[in-house]
Amino acid sequence: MVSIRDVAKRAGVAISTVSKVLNHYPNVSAKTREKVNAAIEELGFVPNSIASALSSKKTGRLALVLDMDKHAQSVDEIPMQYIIGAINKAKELGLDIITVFFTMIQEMSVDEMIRYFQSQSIEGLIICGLSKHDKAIYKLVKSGKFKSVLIDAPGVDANTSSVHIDNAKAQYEVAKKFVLESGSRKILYIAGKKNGYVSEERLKGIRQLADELGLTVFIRTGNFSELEARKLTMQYAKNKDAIICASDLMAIGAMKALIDMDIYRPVCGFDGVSLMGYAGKQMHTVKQDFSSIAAGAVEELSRLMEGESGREIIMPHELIRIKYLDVIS
Amino acid sequence: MVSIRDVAKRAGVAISTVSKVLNHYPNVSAKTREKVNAAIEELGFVPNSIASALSSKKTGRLALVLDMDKHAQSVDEIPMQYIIGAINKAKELGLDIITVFFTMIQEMSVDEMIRYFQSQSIEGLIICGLSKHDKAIYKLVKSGKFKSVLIDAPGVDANTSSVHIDNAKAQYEVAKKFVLESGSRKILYIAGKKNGYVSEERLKGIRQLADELGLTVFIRTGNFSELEARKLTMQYAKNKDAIICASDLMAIGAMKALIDMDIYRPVCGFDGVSLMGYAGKQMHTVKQDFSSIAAGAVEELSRLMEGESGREIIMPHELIRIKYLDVIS
DNA sequence: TTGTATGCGTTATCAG
DNA sequence: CTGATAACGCATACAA
Repeated sequence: MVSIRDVAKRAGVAISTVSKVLNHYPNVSAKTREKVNAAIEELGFVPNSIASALSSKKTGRLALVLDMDKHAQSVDEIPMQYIIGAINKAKELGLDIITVFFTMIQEMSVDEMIRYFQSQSIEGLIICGLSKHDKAIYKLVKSGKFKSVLIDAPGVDANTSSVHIDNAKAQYEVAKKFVLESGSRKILYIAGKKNGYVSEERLKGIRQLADELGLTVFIRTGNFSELEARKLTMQYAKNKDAIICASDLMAIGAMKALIDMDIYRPVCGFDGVSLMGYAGKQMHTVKQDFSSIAAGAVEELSRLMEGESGREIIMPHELIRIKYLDVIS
Repeated sequence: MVSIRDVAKRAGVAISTVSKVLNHYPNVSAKTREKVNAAIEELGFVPNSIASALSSKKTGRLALVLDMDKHAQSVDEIPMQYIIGAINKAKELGLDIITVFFTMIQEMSVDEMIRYFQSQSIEGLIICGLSKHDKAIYKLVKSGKFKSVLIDAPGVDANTSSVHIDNAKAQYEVAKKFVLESGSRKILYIAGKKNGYVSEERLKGIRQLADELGLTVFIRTGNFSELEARKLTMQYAKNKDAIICASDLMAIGAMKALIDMDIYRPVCGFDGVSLMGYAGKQMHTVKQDFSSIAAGAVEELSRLMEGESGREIIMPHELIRIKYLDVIS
């Protein structure tokens, strides 16, 4: 393997000079810079990131920590978009991403988690879908051992940022449009998880709308489960005008249930996943750009790693309707 | 950061001794081993994988290279399962995985790819869905610069293995069951890609069956695109008894088209993705365990990295039918 | 069985 | 602006 040393010899300069041009230091004359670059080219030199990391103590390695909800196996689209967005942005910024699933660290104590990430030489964490119940992971974040960005969870501090859409507003908006369009008054609202951050925000949105329009809203918790939403629909939909769900997956469960019950009620979802195109009816929903959200999280993390302090970032959302032919073309 | 040096001092032994117990060398007395482990415990020492990698020249880093087919955006399930299987197995074996998408390297020359992976200190590649057209990537593999495992592509040599199901046999089996059960004689077969390895294997299977049962099989290429399958179905399905597709996604496209055409024909798929549950009708298909396949690929790669030579590994498959209620529960 | 010493390929400090 | 040289934390050949 050709090293910086060989390049130095070839270019007739010192090792440290090569290092300087490699890292774009300003104090190198144009002439030596050229010589060095020529030598690099001729020798096909590739810098060794491992050695660089050891010496500089900057690994540039991030962990993308994903909660693969067992209830949502059909919507791999969301974690996949997170992965795509994060990886592409990381490449752009010269960072590395390793993907980690909650299941891999769930059984660990906080110390074990810290050790695990330290042994991986990880500098920063992007955590998707953290809930209040994941106490160990929260402690990990709060330990301050790593810079962190939380997607869809609160918790800003000196080295923690939070990235998410305005869930309350989005739920309010989509529900309002949906309700006015369908003229519904008695709503079945299937919420996400009890104590879940996004779930509670969305609940706020729906409550605000109910107050404003004087709607009757009957609330049940669906745990983001399609099956649960199906059951709740079968149980409660009959004497309601419409169903609003805190996720697309639950909306699909509700819609399929209605079809099986052979009654019609309009259904409203949340997330904008393409699976909605397969549900049989076109539905209103909120579109989140998960890929951009993850990209934003990576950028924010790199900001934190440069010493800036944590903050909250609100990403945009969009109101859409999804139909089959849009999804497949 | 506490280092091996601190541990050595604390335990009253030499650095090399600590290194030996860390790497489970046999020639360390039980007593010193204990002393060292105690010191490690007390100090909360975490080995620095970067330093270890630099010194040993073994990084234990693998790249999982995925082809995210634009035609198949609804089936993130397949790449996701690859990712999950690979990451979990890698963790088990103490290896790291970074995920790379074809789009990130597609524009590169072979040299650039080599440099890219070298700069990432990557020792081995797992490549999913390589086709004959990806010439640069094939050359990369053939360069022998990295140990590689190809999923769903041929190309075994000294440092390349291949992992896949028996596509010809699987297509033959599922089609046979499907045809006999439905009593079909005139089949529309929607194939995958021209020159695609798995596509051609599956084609072999269907041809063998056609010969054996004396079926009339009308073959068209669908490029694994749901939309394309939809079009082909609308164009050719009317005077056929049944439709067999080289992928579930195309099967769904065909089924939805039939529904819109308001005619019924049985449809057979391939892959066993849960999206099949949303297609409206229960279909026959081949179930591949993508997660196990990826896990097998990681294991095989670690074998290659230990100096063993490449080979072909055939993974099992299963014939199943998928219905909605199975998918959501 | 244990310890010593050298090197892995960089970065960074400091002197020139 | 350039060059020596000491870290970085660990592995390993070799000596004891």
